[in-house]
Amino acid sequence: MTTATVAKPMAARAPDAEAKLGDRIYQALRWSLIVGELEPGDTVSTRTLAAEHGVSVMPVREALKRLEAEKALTGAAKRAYRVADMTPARAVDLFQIRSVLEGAAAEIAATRLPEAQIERLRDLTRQMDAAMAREDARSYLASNFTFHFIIYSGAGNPDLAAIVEGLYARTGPWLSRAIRQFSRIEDWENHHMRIVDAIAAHDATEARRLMEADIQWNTKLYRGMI
Amino acid sequence: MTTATVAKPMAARAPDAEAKLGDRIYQALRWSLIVGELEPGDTVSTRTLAAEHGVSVMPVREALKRLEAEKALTGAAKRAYRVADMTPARAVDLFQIRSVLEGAAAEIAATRLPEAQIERLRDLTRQMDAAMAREDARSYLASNFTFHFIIYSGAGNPDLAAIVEGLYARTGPWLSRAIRQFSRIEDWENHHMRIVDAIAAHDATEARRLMEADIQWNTKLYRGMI
DNA sequence: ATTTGCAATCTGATATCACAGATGGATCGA
DNA sequence: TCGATCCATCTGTGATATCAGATTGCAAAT
Repeated sequence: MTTATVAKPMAARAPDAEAKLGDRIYQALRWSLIVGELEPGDTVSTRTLAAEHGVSVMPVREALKRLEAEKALTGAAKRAYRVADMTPARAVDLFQIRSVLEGAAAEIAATRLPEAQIERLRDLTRQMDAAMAREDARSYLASNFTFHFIIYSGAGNPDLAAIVEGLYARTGPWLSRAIRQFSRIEDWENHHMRIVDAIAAHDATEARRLMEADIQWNTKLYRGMI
Repeated sequence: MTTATVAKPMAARAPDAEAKLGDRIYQALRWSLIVGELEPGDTVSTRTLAAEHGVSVMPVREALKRLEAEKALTGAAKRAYRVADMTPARAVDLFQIRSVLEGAAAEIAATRLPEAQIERLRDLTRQMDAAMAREDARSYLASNFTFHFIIYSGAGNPDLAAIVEGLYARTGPWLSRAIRQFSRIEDWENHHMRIVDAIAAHDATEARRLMEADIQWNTKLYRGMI
């Protein structure tokens, strides 16, 4: 439960240098959430972040307000923002939404994802296996995020992609904690290769089914750590 | 293409007087968008709104920034915010998302919506018929919104509800214009009563199918007005 | 040693100000 | 009469100041 010294922009997703200050800070913070550099309950202070980024509190305030609106952070009056925690019920709700949305996206992506992207999916699956073996949560989450990103972006619906991405900022911190607490590696399953196979075979129905199952499986992980 | 003099809070959805200033203004603005009081292209100025609400520009900025993040408004540097317009492709994307999300919600709601709520749905269906006959777009949209609100809220997934509600703020302005330009009333269809019947019969599968069809029908409306 | 209380510090919320760029209308020229 | 140009005005962006409440750590008292 530390006060966050938030991430320099990651190479993997460097914030657009052209963007306005508020957007840059928003992107940097969100990425920290997605890959689990911040844990539920961590405090995030406007002034501290402003000093770290060398700007005034205004752009930081914008970024925090936006993340609060997305429920990735919780802000009480005159108290520091905190990384949102989740109740079991809330987690189930989120995974249900992701299941529906990413399931639909996978169904479409299966009919149109370019071969090069499919090959990237295979790579990422292997990287996830490796990260899992090392118990490297951050690396696993980053690869997992990119894997899903390729698929829900491949559906060609940018609005859907934006919504799903917002959900990852909420589940990231919790998944990070969950993975760290989860020592029984044998309970982990990697459904991802089967998803790739279905997409490569252009089997839209099966791709949807497997994607829904993969996301719902997170719910089981959640129950395991309560 | 007028500069907006934005709505006083509506009785139907009075912003919470307890809430912080920024949230109050956000809620008021979003309701204006949902019911189509603002049309695509209308400009929304920070200082003008601040004066109308009797506050400084700060809370208004928050509200506008948030609506921009939700893509209900578009903001270019040093130019007034505008109510976002939609390309046909974008409209199809949005209706696809709503279709998936509200379809899933209807499936759940059909198994658990209380009798009192079902009766309210019947009322609202009749009100929509009446509004349509009067060609009263704003009233129609308000009733339509409330109808869908009851169902997607009835699924008991508040996060899903919040996402869907954000989408209404984007389709509202465009639907308002579409309805006004749409004189051939005979092209309008009211699928809503059939949805109510399916829910009342606890036929989850059929409720989902009808809900998806109802939302997809909006796409047809869109094509009609291009 | 433990608890209570107080004060310095940190928090977000709002208002106000400064700035640079975009806009739009009026005026001047042909 | 039409068109170009320039200046007053409006725009969001960002920085700073102030305030009231929350937090926290230290000190004093039992």
